[in-house]
Amino acid sequence: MGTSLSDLTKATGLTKGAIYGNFKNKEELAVQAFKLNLGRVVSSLNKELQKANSAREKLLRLTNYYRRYYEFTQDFGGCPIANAGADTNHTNPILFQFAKTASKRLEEGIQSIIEEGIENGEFRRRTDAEKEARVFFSMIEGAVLMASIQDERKYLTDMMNLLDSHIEKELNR
Amino acid sequence: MGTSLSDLTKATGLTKGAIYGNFKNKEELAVQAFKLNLGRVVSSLNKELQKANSAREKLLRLTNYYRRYYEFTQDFGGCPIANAGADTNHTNPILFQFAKTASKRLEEGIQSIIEEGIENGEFRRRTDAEKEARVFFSMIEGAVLMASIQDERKYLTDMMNLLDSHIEKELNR
DNA sequence: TAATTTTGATACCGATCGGTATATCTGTAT
DNA sequence: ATACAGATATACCGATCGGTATCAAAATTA
Repeated sequence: MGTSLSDLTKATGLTKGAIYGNFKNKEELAVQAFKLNLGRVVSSLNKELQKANSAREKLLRLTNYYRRYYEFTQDFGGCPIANAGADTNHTNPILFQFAKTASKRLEEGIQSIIEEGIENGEFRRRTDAEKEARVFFSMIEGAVLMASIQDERKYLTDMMNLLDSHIEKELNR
Repeated sequence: MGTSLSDLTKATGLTKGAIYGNFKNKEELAVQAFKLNLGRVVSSLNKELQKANSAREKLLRLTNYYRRYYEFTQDFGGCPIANAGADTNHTNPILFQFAKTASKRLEEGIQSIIEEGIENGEFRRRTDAEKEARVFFSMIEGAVLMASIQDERKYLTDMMNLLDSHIEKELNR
């Protein structure tokens, strides 16, 4: 909503005709831009996670990924989920719904890793994977949000250090 | 930016004349609205903190405050800091600066409580108060953001439970 | 090469934007 | 009752909004 069509034509060098030949309207363009940026995040994250040989290593690679998240997302305007989630809560309901769903999916991805770790004996049996994933992801997004507000990377690095020690102390058995 | 003047006249019942008789322009109105909402949060939070007799109790009252934050802020449209912080990053620089400053001030408030706890022997001497406050506040804001995106209170309650146990385990000596 | 389809550029539309000048109203003090 | 002051309502401004119809230019196919 905060980006006008003249902003878009200036930034892209395209004309309105070119834009409306490829997108139904501005809202759909916003959704496609969101999907593009989200895809960049998710695919590069998955590439990292696939290198891991255990649930514990997956979580550590996850936190390590977010340590570099500040630089990574600066190229394309910050975290798509944090942006669309807070940014468009009442101004672009369709985009907000996509962000909400994507956010949930990432959280469920973390939950799956934790469940995998419980099943193969890496993590404690009594761990509440759902609750653990919920706070885990909230901590990540909180650090992402604060790093972008204060424009300081240490919000991310400090949080990831905390999460790492949380993995070793609270999850590992 | 996402709220037009006709939105404002509809919502308030006032006319443009009434609005521009009291505010210089829309941007200044947004800043005043932010300050009003932030003041509501800060004053009711301070009222809670003043009841405490120790640094530890202050932190526990802080987490308890945020347990009820979801209902509390729904009356006036969510957390002013999370909103203005993510919402207006590039659309309203003046408001964003206020949010950034307010956010820092809250974080420093937490830092002061931790430092107070270290000095009077409640918390461990080797605690890095600045770093501790940074992650503490990030965790709170992350839970606030996620609760608003997913529209579920448990992001707040689960995070506050975690913070409480963190206070007992990591800070208390 | 000719015909056809796809893509981009231009000009324009009505609607709405934030903002202002002016008139009208309301309350207070004299 | 009158005068004045502060606040609100009304009407209007130029600029910009998102979106579209039309036309030209490529690109593709035959």
